[in-house]
Amino acid sequence: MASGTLNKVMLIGHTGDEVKMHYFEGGGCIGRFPLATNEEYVNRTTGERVSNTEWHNIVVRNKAAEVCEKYLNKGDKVYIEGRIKTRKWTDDKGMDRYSTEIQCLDFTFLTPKEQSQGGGAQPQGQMSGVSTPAQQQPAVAKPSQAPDDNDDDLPF
Amino acid sequence: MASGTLNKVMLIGHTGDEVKMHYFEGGGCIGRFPLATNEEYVNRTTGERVSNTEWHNIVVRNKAAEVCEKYLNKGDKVYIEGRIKTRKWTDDKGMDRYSTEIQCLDFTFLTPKEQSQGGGAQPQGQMSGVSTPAQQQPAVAKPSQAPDDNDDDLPF
Amino acid sequence: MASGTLNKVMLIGHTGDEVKMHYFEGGGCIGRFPLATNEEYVNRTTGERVSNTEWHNIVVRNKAAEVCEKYLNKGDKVYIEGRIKTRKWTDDKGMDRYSTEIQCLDFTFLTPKEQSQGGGAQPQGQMSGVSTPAQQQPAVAKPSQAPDDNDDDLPF
Amino acid sequence: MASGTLNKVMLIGHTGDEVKMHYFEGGGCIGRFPLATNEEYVNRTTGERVSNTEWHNIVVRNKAAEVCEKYLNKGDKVYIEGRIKTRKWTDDKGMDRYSTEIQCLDFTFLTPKEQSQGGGAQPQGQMSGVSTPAQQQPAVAKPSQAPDDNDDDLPF
DNA sequence: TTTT
DNA sequence: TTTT
Repeated sequence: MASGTLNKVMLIGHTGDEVKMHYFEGGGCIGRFPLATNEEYVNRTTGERVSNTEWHNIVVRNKAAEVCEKYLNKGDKVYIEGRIKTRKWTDDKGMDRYSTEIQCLDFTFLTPKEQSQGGGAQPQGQMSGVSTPAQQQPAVAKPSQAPDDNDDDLPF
Repeated sequence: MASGTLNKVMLIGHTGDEVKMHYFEGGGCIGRFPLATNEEYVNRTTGERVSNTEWHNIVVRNKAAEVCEKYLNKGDKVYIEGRIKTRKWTDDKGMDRYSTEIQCLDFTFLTPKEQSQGGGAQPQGQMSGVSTPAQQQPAVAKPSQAPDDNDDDLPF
Repeated sequence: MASGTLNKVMLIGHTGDEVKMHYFEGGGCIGRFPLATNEEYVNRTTGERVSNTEWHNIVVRNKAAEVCEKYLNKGDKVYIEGRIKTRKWTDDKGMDRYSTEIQCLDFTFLTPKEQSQGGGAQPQGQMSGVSTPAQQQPAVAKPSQAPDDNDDDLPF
Repeated sequence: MASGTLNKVMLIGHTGDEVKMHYFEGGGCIGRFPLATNEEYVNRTTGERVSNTEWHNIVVRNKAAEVCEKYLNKGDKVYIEGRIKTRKWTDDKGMDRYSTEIQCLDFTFLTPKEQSQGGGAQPQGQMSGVSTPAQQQPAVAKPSQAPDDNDDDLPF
């Protein structure tokens, strides 16, 4: 009866602000930031060029949130994969209100770090060495999904 | 400067109601219907099974809307591809309100038509023949994206 | 320098055979099965209906492989998410050969279990109870990605 | 009976060569180019960093092919959406051979044009004006899917 | 090789 | 064959 469903979002856009962190008592945390996607098209009747910006509320958790806070700067281009979640809340008049956000489950930075307009948080001009932040910058999140060793030498 | 962005949603879920149509003066139309996706997981601390339903507002246009209205029945499983769009409106108190919907650009019916719980609109037990609705049921929308003839015999 | 890339495949199709398992000495395993996707279109010049089947070689690992072997039957419809991998091998004439497969990282069964044409492996008519295989049948793989408890009550 | 299937590929990678065009007698054309995606992970047993490159054969048609040829330069980053197609051919020994390619149905350039290492074909330092190639550079292909006018003012 |  |  309850065979599967899918709730997947894939975005490429530019961040509109820094990642805002919230820390929980239990040790967890979430980060939030806005992401802009753009569409451009020509109005068929008037012939004029129209440009639309869509803003998405991105929510990312725990370790991934910390990576985003550390390396994502305002204006950076990023690929976000996640799911849609609409949360219901009550405003100060007691009215039901809804807010839709994208729960980020995977991401990839698309702005080369030397171009990222990082402030203090951004690693820039750091010393060399295996473990410098520059080399630690994750191109792809969710490393736990990385293949294991016997990836390439399967005899089948 | 304005290199590309992406705004893509892919859903597999069950429709929660019939498709509601709206017709415009110019000849266009849109259809709307709710789509449910489910997630189930075990709460790590309490160990209890949690089941969550997410409702998505699907909007589909013109020809595709008419196909959905004709063949999609309440409860059917369907694959929806589209983009996220949040529309702003003003409520009767003059407050800004936001409503997020999925603009459907492609879809695929996943419920075999003999299982679809169609009412009058659903083709069921109809006579045979090349052009019966049952055989017309489109498995995939957006036929304009179908490959053209020289698809398979490329000498390269 | 090494900013991110993406290699993602999403398929909905029917399995063409049972899952074939291979077990490794270290305790790991992989399962393999063919998956068919279809496209239909009308040849614009001749007007005839063309139907094409594409076969994909699905490879799934470890725990997920065992779940597929247990619950996926020939002919079942399934959603597969993964990445493309082309493996190079040498045939008995010493020629380089290439074989492309889909490494499955997530999946969702789309055939309701009561319709699955399972043989001995398929749970059918089993006794009731919280832990019967029927209820254990996973609608969605990769449970580790499930949200944790504080999912819905974020005060932000 | 023939309810739907899905065959979708989404890639972000770097082009490994220029777009090679082939023109047909009927007026159509296709372009081909290799696209590299990378995965990096740490081998759990040895602890060493492993870097893998996957090469994809991209095939794009007609108008979209011409746009790619004109604006895509070797090394550019691009988002590609399409479907998997494995073509069968016979080698000079009469053996069956298979070649898998990605039929591109949509794309988005991710390298800002001022950074693209274009040769003669790349518009660089051109004069201003509404119709200069720089402004014509399409960030997103498949403009036919663009929304029409009554996109934002739906009274529903 | 094969699914619907 | 090749990209970063």
